[in-house]
Amino acid sequence: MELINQIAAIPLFEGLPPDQLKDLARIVVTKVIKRGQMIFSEGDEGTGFYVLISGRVKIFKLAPDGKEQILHIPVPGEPFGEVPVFAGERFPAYAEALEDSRSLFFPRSAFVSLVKRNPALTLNMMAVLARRLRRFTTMIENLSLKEVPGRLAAHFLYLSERKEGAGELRLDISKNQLASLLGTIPETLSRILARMAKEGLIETVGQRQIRILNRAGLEALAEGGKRLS
Amino acid sequence: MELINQIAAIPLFEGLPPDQLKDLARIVVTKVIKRGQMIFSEGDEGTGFYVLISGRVKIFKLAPDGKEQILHIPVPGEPFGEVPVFAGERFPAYAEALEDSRSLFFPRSAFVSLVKRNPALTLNMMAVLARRLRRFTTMIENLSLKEVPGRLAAHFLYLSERKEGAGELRLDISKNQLASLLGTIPETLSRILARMAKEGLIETVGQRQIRILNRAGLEALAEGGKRLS
DNA sequence: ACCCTTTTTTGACTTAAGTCAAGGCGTATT
DNA sequence: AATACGCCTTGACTTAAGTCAAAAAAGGGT
Repeated sequence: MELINQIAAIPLFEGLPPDQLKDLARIVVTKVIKRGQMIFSEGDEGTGFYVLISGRVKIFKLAPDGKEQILHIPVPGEPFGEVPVFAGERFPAYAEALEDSRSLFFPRSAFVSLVKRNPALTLNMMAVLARRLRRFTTMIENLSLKEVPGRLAAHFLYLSERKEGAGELRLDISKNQLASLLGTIPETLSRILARMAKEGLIETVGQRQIRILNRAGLEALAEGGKRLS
Repeated sequence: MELINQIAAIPLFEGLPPDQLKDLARIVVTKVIKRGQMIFSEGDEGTGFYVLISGRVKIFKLAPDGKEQILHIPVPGEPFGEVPVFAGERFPAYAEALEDSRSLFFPRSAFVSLVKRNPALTLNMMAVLARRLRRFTTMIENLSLKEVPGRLAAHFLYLSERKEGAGELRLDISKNQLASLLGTIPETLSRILARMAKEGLIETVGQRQIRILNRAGLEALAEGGKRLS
């Protein structure tokens, strides 16, 4: 069955025996979400967690004045909304689809009982949580100790590490969203991109592509060793 | 034995059968740390994790210019340095004692094999990680979406929730450290405390005690609904 | 191809908070 | 008791980045 293959392809469930995959398939719910649709809100009861299958979603905090801070943009195959499964209480943030998306929803209790029976699954889930913690420490560091140019440079370097595409990288979110991910606003982001280009650090190719021209320069910016003039 | 009692008193190990507590006692190492001493550095190989027994430590990021951002100040009984145990790689931050402290060190491999055999321990550890994630999302929100007065107000409210001490609360770190926890600098913190006092929101009692005079006012500040004039 | 919407850019201005520097306070130590 | 050290506060100044406003550019749907 198609569903089982989808589940088996999720890194979190790597190495699960076929019968437990079948158990999962029995409890899972496929959710189709349209661009702009809210998946859950901060404060909602967390009755389970999600795994993104396709599309793109953002996990974010919302200030009363409407400003957003994006916490996380899961890649396909990655879980999200898992905090309440283990810590109880409510979702700590909002989740909304940036594009038409599909995800699998795993109800809490069925999943927890599976965890109890399966050490490998347990360790995988702890690895997910621990990696997310590591990302968040970096995010806190960036927000507190780097200025916007440094954060942007660090983000480009981060993207280029995962793509390995020879200094050519695709932003797969709009600049509005990127600003919100970096803890700034579109106007500021726009100005800093222009400055980076003027200094020959990067080159923008169309609206969603960046070419890194001076990697060492970006690294110096990200480390705080240099600044844009 | 004294050590076993100490281990049994750690919330993370709640409900472990006596023989597994004995296993833990066999692998654990007690570490005594003097005020100012570094426990581990960012980038160090993480060969295990710690549980704070007494004293006080800070987990923090360090910028090249020497500025610090504190990520976390564990309370006694709480684990720290656990990310590399589950996510591999290195410690994502520094740990240093703020006061003379004692902690227990649990080597990674022995602990992991124990986890594999014990679902309750597993779920406890996942709860620890998930709660920390929740704290970090709040920290990111505060850094990005609140100004310093709002962060400080939120911090006071957070402390007063855990102490229940009728609006009287003790800062158990210096104002220098508090500034570093809130993502600002001592000068700014000092000015904002003065403004809060002038507006009758709080009253400072000695150097490390704060009395909340207007809780609703603090809440409005923390939510961003009001600002200091 | 055109209209309408959303995204992005640019300009002028404001402001929160950082820097630098000096002085006062407090408490711990000999 | 005096000294010394770290901690905290205050003042004057600078600056990074936010706000507000408007125009330009890009995309999507009919």
